[in-house]
Amino acid sequence: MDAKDIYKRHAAFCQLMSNPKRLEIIFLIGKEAMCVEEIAKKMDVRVANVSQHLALMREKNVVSTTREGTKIYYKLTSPKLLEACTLIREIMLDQAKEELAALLDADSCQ
Amino acid sequence: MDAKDIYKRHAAFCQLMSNPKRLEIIFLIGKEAMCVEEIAKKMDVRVANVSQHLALMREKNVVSTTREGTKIYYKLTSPKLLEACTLIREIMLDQAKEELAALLDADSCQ
DNA sequence: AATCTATTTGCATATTTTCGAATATATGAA
DNA sequence: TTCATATATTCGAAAATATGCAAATAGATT
Repeated sequence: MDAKDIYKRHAAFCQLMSNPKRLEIIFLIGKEAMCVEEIAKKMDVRVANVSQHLALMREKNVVSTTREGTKIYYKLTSPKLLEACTLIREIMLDQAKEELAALLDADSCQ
Repeated sequence: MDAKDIYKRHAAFCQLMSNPKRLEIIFLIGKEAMCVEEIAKKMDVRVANVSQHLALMREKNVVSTTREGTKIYYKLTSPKLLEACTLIREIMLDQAKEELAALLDADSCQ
């Protein structure tokens, strides 16, 4: 294994999380499995598009499926993935909050 | 703020982490500030290229700089960012370990 | 001015994202 | 069984983004 392989692997995983729609999907199916149409409806995005994003995540073992009749339910393969996404989301929320506070501060100095 | 803005922001941050060179930079300057040339040398990558990656991270407030003479030192703006990267890295290492174990297991069954 | 360090520009290439249309797969009705 | 329907995936093409290089430029120091 090349010394830089771990960075490549890490990057490949982050690449999956680097799309707003995929993130929305991750948080949607993080708690309970959901079928493609349901995901598409909640997100207001075309089924084909959701399916394409799910295919990418399936390839990389980030989501797994179970079939029930004509429907295919997707869920995250590991709770750790949700944990990681949640941690980053919190950093983002904190950051947004700080920015807002900075704005308000600047405002009060006028 | 659009309800999906948080996903966009989250995705933009992950996008920064979705490149092996940028990740290597993040871990290099996570502990102590380092100048561009030094980073380039450690990574065995052209200075111009490192500078380009740093510019992206500067724009998004992921790194900050201090000048010392002709040198410009870069460091992460927040320890939380390193924390997040470290968490994901650990997930990646665990995963790699599991894959290796699975391979060895399969081997012993022959 | 000459040098060291870093950034930017202009370009070529590669990758990602999305779409509409076509295709596949399972179910239930006739 | 065969057909129609519901659900999901794949294909081919267009547009948008990302990446990396060499060369040019900028800024600080001696």
